[in-house]
Amino acid sequence: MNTVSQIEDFERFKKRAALSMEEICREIYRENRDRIRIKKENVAVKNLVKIFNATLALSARKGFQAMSLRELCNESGLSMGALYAYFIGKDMLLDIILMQGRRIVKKVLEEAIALEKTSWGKLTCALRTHIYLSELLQEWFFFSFMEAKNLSRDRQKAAIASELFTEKIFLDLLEEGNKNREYAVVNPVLTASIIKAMLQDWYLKRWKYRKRNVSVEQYADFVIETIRCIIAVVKKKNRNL
Amino acid sequence: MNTVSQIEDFERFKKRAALSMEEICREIYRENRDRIRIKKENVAVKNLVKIFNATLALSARKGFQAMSLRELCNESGLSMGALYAYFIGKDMLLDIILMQGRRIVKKVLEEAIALEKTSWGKLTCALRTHIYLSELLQEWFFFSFMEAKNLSRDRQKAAIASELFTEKIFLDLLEEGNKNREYAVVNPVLTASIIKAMLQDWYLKRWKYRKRNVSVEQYADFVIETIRCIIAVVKKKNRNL
DNA sequence: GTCTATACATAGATAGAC
DNA sequence: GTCTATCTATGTATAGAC
Repeated sequence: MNTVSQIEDFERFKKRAALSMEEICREIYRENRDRIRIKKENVAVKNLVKIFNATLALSARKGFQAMSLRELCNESGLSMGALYAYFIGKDMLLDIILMQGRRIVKKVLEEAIALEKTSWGKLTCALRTHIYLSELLQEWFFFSFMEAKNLSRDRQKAAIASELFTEKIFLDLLEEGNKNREYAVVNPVLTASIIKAMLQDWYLKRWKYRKRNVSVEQYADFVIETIRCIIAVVKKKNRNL
Repeated sequence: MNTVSQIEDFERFKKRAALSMEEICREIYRENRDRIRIKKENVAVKNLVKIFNATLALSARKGFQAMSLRELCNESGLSMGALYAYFIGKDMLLDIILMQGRRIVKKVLEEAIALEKTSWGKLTCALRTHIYLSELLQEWFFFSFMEAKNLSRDRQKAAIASELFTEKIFLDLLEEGNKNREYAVVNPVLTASIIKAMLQDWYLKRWKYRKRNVSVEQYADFVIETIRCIIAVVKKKNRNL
């Protein structure tokens, strides 16, 4: 199992990913041109950056629902009237943030895995990429998790689909590796579940790891090593799980 | 490592714990007698059950902040005026729910561990007890996690202290077992963190496990087996984590 | 103890001046 | 494109009848 190709530090990942807030907002603008009243792209992008940063910051503190649009005005520096030129309602703002995030996760993960040959290589790559990405977009990941339950039925379905999508990536890799005999996972479904749990802990408890000076590389290393233990060792133990 | 004493199924735990909503509300009433206007204990307890059930249900769907007191009236069957005889404001309602939950977790965990002799026994017991308890009080655990960020500074500190308290229990048990040479955990701090992450997954994603027919006993077994792999095996591998 | 009716503040959203 | 002023709905909270 050669994993050397995977070991990339966070800074390199950051440069390679090129996911600045401006890039993201430009993409959002182009995707939603019909619903946004502003016509000059550069003006729109500049203000969208302000709006999304302010929204993520306020929501992290008190939740999206509890954030009033007046607070959003103060934090973003725009007026009420201006805000409504960028979205037709609070719902649309929520919607855009969630959708764009999902698009990014899907794209980045799939591209990363495609470069790998072995199942173990793909698995470690997926783990590390997910953790680095959630570090880069920590506020969005946190937001996305916390607001998922407050959605309308349609959007809730989309959120659940997204949760299951990433989990499925890990499940598939576990089963693929089982077939290859690269490793032997006794219970791939539950293993994929706790993999997700470990990945989520990084962005849900960011404050904790910051306080303890745990770097993102350390956390990724630890998770990968933990998974290695589980998928390499369980096969020798009882099989009735 | 004899773990036989720990293997208790959920139904037995449930009976032993005797944590009916009524019991909990009675305790809440007694703790807050000075702040609750109702003087007849039985009347108060009966309505507190309605209020808390309604609050947990509505909050699970849309969040505590987004839940209006009018909705709470409908769901609980009480009127606005009546509600305000039980708490002096929405904040107090939030406060009571969080505090009472913490008290229960602390008490149940500590009592369970006290019965065990070995570190591994205590550890598996703590894991199983936590998972069973979070199954029994799933709505409260979910609520508590989701609302933690929406609190005033003081309450936020209390929430963080509570999060770290349970984590500390696991950390202490890991280090105790290291000293005893019952096992060897390379990185107890990070190990305790991901233990918490796995425990939280059970009540944060209850819908997922329900859909897949994973029982609470199965999940507890899986988590314990996973931890066994990590703490028994890591010691043979690289130590630079 | 519980209800209905109501006060008062703040929310989201829009109109129209600039 | 952006601002200020304002509309209407809804929120929390209270008063007073029963």
